[in-house]
Parts: sequence; C-alpha cells; structure tokens
Amino acid sequence: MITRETDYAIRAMLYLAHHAGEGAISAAEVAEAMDIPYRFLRRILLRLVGKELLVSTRGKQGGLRLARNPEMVSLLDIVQAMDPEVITLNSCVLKSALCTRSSYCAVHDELCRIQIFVNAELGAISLARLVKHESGREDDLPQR
Amino acid sequence: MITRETDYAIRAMLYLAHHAGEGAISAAEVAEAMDIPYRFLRRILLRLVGKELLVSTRGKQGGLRLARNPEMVSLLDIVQAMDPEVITLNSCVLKSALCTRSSYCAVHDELCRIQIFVNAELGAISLARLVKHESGREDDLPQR
DNA sequence: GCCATATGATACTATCTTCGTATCATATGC
DNA sequence: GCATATGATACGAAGATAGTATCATATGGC
Ligand code: FES
Ligand code: FES
Repeated sequence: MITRETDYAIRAMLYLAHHAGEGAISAAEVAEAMDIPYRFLRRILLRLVGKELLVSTRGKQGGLRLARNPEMVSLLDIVQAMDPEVITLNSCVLKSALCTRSSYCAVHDELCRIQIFVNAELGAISLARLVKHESGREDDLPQR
Repeated sequence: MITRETDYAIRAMLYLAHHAGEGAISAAEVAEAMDIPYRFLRRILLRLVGKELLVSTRGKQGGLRLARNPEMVSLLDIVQAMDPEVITLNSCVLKSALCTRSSYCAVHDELCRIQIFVNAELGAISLARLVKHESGREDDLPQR
C-alpha cells in the first residue's frame, strides 16, 4: 500500500514536473497547489533531495526543481525513495525468513512473480508520461 | 500489503486444502502445523467460516474443512475475506474522493490499471494450484 | 550589514493499525 | 457429564502513520 506520505511525494514531483524548466519552486507553492500540509511536505521534499530526485537552492528565490528529466523519473523511483520496502504484496517477498514455510511455500513464488510485474509497471511510468496524460485536461490543473 | 493475519489465513487454507477430503481438522492442529498462534488463528478461522470459505463442526471430533473445492478458492477470495480493502496500491484506487486531484489525476488511472492486473492474477491462483505446486516437494511439508 | 525568505535537520505527539491475548458461551461425541 | 471443539467479543501492547514544532543555516536584495 502506497502511504499518504508517498502519495504526497508523487503529487509534489508531478507538480514540479509540470513546471520543469521554470526555475526553482518553493515548498510553500507546492504545498498550496497540491493541497499538502506545508511542514509535512517539507520533510518529504528533504527526503527527495537526499535521494537525489530533486535539487534544492537555499535562500531567497530558492526552492526545488527536478534533478533529472521528467522522462527519467519513474513512479517506482519515487516510491522507493520514500519507502525502501516499496509496496511489497507480502513481507515474505522481501524477507522469506519471516515465513517458516519459506523453503517450500508455493505462495511465495506466486507473490514474487506478481511483485516483479508491479515493479516493472511502476518503473515504466515516467513523470513525463503522467504530465502528458494530464495535459489534455489542462483546464482542471491548478495554475501557478 | 498483505497483513500477517491474511498471511496466516492463506497458510491455514493451504493446510486444509492439503488435507481436503480427510474430514474436519481442528484449529489446534492447523496452528501447530503452520506455526500460527492458536488464539489468533481461532479468530481468523472464525472469519473464514463467516465468509463461507470454511465450514465448521463443533464438539468432539469437530473442526474445519473447506467449504468448496480447492480449485474453486483463489488467493483473492482469501485476501478479500480477511480485508475488504484488499491490497490496494493506493487508497485513492478505492476512494478517489480522498485525492483532491482525483478528477484529473493521471496517477489514479495508472494505479487502477495495475491494481486490476494484480487482482486478476490473485484471482487466478487457486488453492489447488498451490497444493499441486508444492506436492513436488512433499518431503518438506509438515506431515499430519 | 541586515533581514526576509528559503531549505536542512531532527525531535516530538496524537491517532490508527496490527498482532496477539483473554474470557466466556455454546455445541457435541463418547 | 465431561473433555473437546468452535462462536463471539473484549482487551492490550507495540508499531506505523500523519502531522507538528523548533531550531539552524544559507542567500539574495535592500
Ligand atoms: S513464503 Fe510467503 S506465505 Fe510462505
Ligand atoms: S487520484 Fe490517486 S494520486 Fe491522485
């Protein structure tokens, strides 16, 4: 399950992708536009900077911008940056030791198979694709 | 994310599928064989009976058995029985109202697409298939 | 230089969820 | 009638989640 924190991270990245090439954008602007509690968002952005998905500039006129092209950032990148354990269907997918049946559990194989598919799908969804997909409904988007 | 409770439910169903046609099996036996806390399992089994995945017999010689053929019970059935909100990648997949962007959020569509796939996959995995898959490693299985 | 504005870093708290336990009631076979 | 089994809830500890608060530090413009 994608947590709300990760959901916010995705929305923030999406907003910054929409305004890529417009220079640094402040956390306050993102918070208001995307309807995210400001202080909560600050901590999230800090993390995204630390994971090198964003670059920040301090001081007046400072703010955030994408560290890479929107084509080069996937949903998986964001999800993994926020939560190292990602979405994982079942914890045994990560640590099979948790399941005492792990040496012979057929469920494990099936879940891993699905998990691999999910990760591949998330990895294939770039911010650019999402932006493009939304651009057809430009009117609905919060304007700067 | 599949919770541990649901994981236990799957293991219990799997054990009962392995011993389908052998009459009622007690919760105590399942608990010991599958390494699940007895009282916790009791509550889980109660739920599975309520959702009509299991049928129970009370009193001496009583216990549980599958309500349907192992071919007719999927992982999705079990997961849905334990947690109505299933695995859901993101809560907005369920209640789009939660996301203020829901009317135009491209993420939503993508997540729903993946979710549908995951559910279809889980729905295609029957207990019979899992039992069959494990039967090649019969030696590893806890014996009755 | 000073100050408004911006991020960096971390500590703290309330609430919810998860995992598990405990208790008592009820049914049934021998 | 009694051991054995499930039915139904209530309770509790621990952890995760969502959000707040506080301080430090950098920087552009006056
Ligand atoms: S290894 Fe995951 S349920 Fe068994
Ligand atoms: S509707 Fe789910 S992230 Fe927007």
